[in-house]
Amino acid sequence: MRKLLDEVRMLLRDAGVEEPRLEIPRQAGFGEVSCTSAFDIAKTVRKPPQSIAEEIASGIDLSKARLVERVEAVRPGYINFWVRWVNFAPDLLNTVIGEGERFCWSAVGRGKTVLVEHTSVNPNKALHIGHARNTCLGDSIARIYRSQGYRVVVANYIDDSGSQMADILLAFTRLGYSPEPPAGERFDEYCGRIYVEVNRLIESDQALSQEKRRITLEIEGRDTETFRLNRMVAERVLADQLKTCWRLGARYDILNRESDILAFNLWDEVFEKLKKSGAIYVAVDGPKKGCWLINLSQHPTLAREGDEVLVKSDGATTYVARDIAYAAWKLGLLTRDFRYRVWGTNPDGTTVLITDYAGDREYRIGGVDHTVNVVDARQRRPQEIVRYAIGFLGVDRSRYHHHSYEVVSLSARDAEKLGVRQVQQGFVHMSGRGGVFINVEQLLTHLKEKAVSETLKRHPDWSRGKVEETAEAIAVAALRYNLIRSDSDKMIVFDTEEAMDMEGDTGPYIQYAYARASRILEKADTGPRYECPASLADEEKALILKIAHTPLVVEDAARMLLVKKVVNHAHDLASAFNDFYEKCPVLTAEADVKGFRLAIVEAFRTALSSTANLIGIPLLEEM
RNA sequence: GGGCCCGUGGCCUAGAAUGGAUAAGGCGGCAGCCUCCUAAGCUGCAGAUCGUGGGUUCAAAUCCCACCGGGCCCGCCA
Repeated sequence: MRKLLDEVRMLLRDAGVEEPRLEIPRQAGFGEVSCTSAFDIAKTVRKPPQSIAEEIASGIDLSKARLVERVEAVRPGYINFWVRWVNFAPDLLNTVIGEGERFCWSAVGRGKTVLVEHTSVNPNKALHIGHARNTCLGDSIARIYRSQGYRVVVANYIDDSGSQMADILLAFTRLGYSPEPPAGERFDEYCGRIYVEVNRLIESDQALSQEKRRITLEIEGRDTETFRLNRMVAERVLADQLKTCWRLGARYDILNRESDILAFNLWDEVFEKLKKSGAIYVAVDGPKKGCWLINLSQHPTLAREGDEVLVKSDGATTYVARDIAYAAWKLGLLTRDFRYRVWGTNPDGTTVLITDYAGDREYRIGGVDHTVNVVDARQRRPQEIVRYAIGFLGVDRSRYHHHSYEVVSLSARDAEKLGVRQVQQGFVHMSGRGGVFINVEQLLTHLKEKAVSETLKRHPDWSRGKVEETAEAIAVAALRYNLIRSDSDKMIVFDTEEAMDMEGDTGPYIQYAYARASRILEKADTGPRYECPASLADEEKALILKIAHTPLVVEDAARMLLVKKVVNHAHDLASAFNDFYEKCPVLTAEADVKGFRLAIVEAFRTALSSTANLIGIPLLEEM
């Protein structure tokens, strides 16, 4: 496709257009590439765009063209180019199939490191679908960066020092809860349940509330029994959470604990630098007397909301302060570093490390070029403060990127099922503390059950193992697709019934197209041929073009960090393939047509699998 | 009160970062297509003043302004 665009540009330049503006027509019938430069030129030269377009078009010398067959000036002033399929199609199919899994890879990120932080769920509960949106988005971003040649470090921030941990500890130490969950309940789900129950108790019990505050303080002291118990609980919950994340297809390099940001004393160094920069000051009077605050008066939007406390009057750091220190560490501004120990192994065989004061491993990220924080939109303000603050440490703020996304809420129907009354609008916000959420594991199990029964309908002869394996992939595809297909800035109103859909604009639709293509290739008794038949069906052309656009879409998506673009393109590819499948029989076609169509099918599989890989949609040879 | 985000057929979503040619899918509804590579598919029909009003432009769903509706954020919490 790039070759085609280059050729069109070359033709236009030779015809006198300095900087041709090209676009790919949305609708068929306007050629394969279109130029809108006549509109630009019409602004300076006082002539109608149409006549300019006609002049340019007639000045184009097609004798030098290899991939372009025809040029035409059309209605308001477009210059449309039609492809010479005999040359274009074989070139393209050859390239795609030749590149194989490297199709859509790029080297733009070579030599650069980017740290992607995602998931970051408090280690006191199981993942709900809002967390899953974060994980699927973040994992896709990591995959996309990797495809562009970046070295990618995936981090998961473990906030193990908050008061939300105290609820669980309170249950174990004072309320008689067993540290072991009942048979059949996972530890993370068990803690999530305790979290809800304890919060209900605390609401009506002052003494318990006091007790909780005491435990919160005890967690901070590193040598206490409470501290050790807290670590144990957090690590056990984390182990379960990661199982869910792995199930979703995510992987991690490092698990960074908030308690270790304190232990390794990352803040002190940043504190000194901030003082020197003059960005922070100590309040000498007023309600915040004795606190260190960051001066936001020069910030374009935050200035009107007042300055932010970084160090409380008792000397303790706030959450934002620790986040600034952490960001400084990521960007290589500190001499101090974490130590790690081995936590476990990702499904892909790579090692996961966790911060540990007594750890024996080092993991030098060496100051990454770029850091991406996948954090929900409610944290825009604190994230912006962090970004603003690191600017005072001599860092280009663009290196710190908060990848914001809107929350997932529940449909009125789902909320009512969970016992929420008086649903006013069409949705209800989830709440871990309130027990209003949909658990990822349970949802996946539910999806898998449906996929099992659908698979059994189609393949009654399959072994149980094969059915299970297939159904698991379908369940994951359905969920991931659902959570990343739309814009990050839009709230998802989740509805279980809708999410169970496996037809239409869904993950399984993409898997199905892939499976169909795989079956054709499996049954073929001859190989692909690249010679283009004399005439091509519209469906063949449309599919070839979609395949051709793939690297351009991925490049765009990577540059703008828009995961949904890749998702939508995967759907477009699958849809174009299904049209082709319907109208263009492969195996029963004449020998030359058959060979060519086999090449199309093979190229389609390459294109679809590379896009699906970028968004973590597992594919199946059969389903 | 201030700031940020969203607003596209009954419902969900794409199309916005380069303004361009008949606004594209899905769900739901109706009507069809399996002696033919898996019907988790395909085709057709019905259904849209692209929140409203201005503005910029030869051209606006897309850019600018105002307003309306919805969400979020503004703690010595994390």
